[in-house]
Amino acid sequence: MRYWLFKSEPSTWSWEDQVAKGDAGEEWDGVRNYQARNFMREMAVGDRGFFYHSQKEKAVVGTVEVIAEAHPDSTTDDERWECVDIKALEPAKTPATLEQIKSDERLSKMVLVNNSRLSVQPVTPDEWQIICEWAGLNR
DNA sequence: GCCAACGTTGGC
DNA sequence: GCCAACGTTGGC
Repeated sequence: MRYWLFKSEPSTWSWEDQVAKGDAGEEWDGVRNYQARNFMREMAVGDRGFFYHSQKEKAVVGTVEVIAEAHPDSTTDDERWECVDIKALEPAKTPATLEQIKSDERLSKMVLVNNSRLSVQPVTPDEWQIICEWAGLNR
């Protein structure tokens, strides 16, 4: 199983919106970036991801699970763009903030720290564990 | 609200 | 194929 991070502006699509979809989940659509798309193509059903709120909150607010592999993005006719489906898994008891992540040497290589604009990113098992502990998540 | 970083586009 | 111009994103 691999780990990922999904970033969203809460004003567009928030953790609460994701939770409201329940186990049926929802397409992670609207990605128009090749790097992000390529990461989604690598995902398998059962992979886990952090759900990150950008802009005002800047924190990991919960975990999600990949429930469908990459398929055409239904919001466009452009065949280049694909997306996976994800469902909300568990809310963070204490959201792990960007400030906290940046202050920890062990997380200095995270994509979130070094390429903040990439909306879909890989996360290493070590990074996953550290942030889960902070946020009170059960992995 | 500003600006740096990054990706994309289009003219040559 | 290069590069300047432009648009978008996201942290501050």
